[in-house]
Amino acid sequence: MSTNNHVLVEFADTHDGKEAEGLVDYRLEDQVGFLLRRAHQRASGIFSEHFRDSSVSPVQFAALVKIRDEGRVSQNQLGRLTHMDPATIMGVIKRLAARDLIRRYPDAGDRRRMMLGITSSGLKLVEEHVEMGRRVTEDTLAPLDPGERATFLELLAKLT
Amino acid sequence: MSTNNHVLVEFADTHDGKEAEGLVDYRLEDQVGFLLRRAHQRASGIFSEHFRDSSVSPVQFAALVKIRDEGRVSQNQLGRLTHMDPATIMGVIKRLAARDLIRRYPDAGDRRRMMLGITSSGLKLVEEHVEMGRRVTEDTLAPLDPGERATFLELLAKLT
DNA sequence: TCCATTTCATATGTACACATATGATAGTGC
DNA sequence: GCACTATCATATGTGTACATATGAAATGGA
Repeated sequence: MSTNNHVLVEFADTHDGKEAEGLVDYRLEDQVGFLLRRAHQRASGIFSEHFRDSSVSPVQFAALVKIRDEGRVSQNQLGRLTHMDPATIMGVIKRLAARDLIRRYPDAGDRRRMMLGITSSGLKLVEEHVEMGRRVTEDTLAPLDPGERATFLELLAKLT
Repeated sequence: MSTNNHVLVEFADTHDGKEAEGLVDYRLEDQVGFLLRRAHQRASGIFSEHFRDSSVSPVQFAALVKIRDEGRVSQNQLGRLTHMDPATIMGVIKRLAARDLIRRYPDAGDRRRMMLGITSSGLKLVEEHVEMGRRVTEDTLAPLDPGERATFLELLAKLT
């Protein structure tokens, strides 16, 4: 009867058979990946609102902060610190260097390496926006009360 | 003395002055956005490991599941359901249609609209992978114990 | 020392994510 | 019925994110 008559119907009947098979209940909204993607989208949106004047992206700011904290690092090192693969960090570095927020120079001891250093304007940008960075976190966590925020950050850190 | 001698030094001294200014303590690892990005990367990685055979991405699977659940939807509708903007859903739709997992057809009542329907092979893919989808969520949440998982999902849902 | 392995930067291609712009169409207020 | 506005799909450009491949250089072990 209704045994998947693919030839005659143009589209699969999306509801036929599901109940018969015991309706595999799979709600998109219950999947962590989906929720993480949404939450990350939201966090990125809040970030770019707050950083509109500086026009740096979340990962660009992350890279700048890490270079500031660590001093001079190689590209791959920075990639590991900020969790970006070599191909990704390449692009980030290139754009930051193009804006003269960082500079690249060859490593003395290892001729494969490109070392990175923050420029004074890069350092200025970081120092002027660190407070804003904290506010991004605050605003992103605003839907949670203080206790929930701590719990959430703790659990989230376990999932990285 | 060491008051930001930009002209003479090639790079800004990343540690000078920080303590003097009271060291604005901004740890990248404490920022929600950074943690969410990391967690999402990890979840995506787990997803693609589990879905290696089907070669669908997380958002492609999300789109397929939603079309299955909702029946026929327009592109923009689907975008809203899966939280993708029109430009993004365009590409996702195009790739799914190219693999004949969904089909597109003009809407009778609204000539601007493109309606979407899942094909029998798309439906087959969803039904054969729903269990795997659940396992992705399980494995992603594995570092948390059952109580923590429920708490985490509840809080995460508040941040979307 | 020599060779195999690893690491580093780089290049290319695919796929999200979003800003912005466009043209066609629909809906609305008047 | 008509202008105004909104919505729909589409196009383009920039920026992550990652797989894969490459060549140069460093490193490790026999």
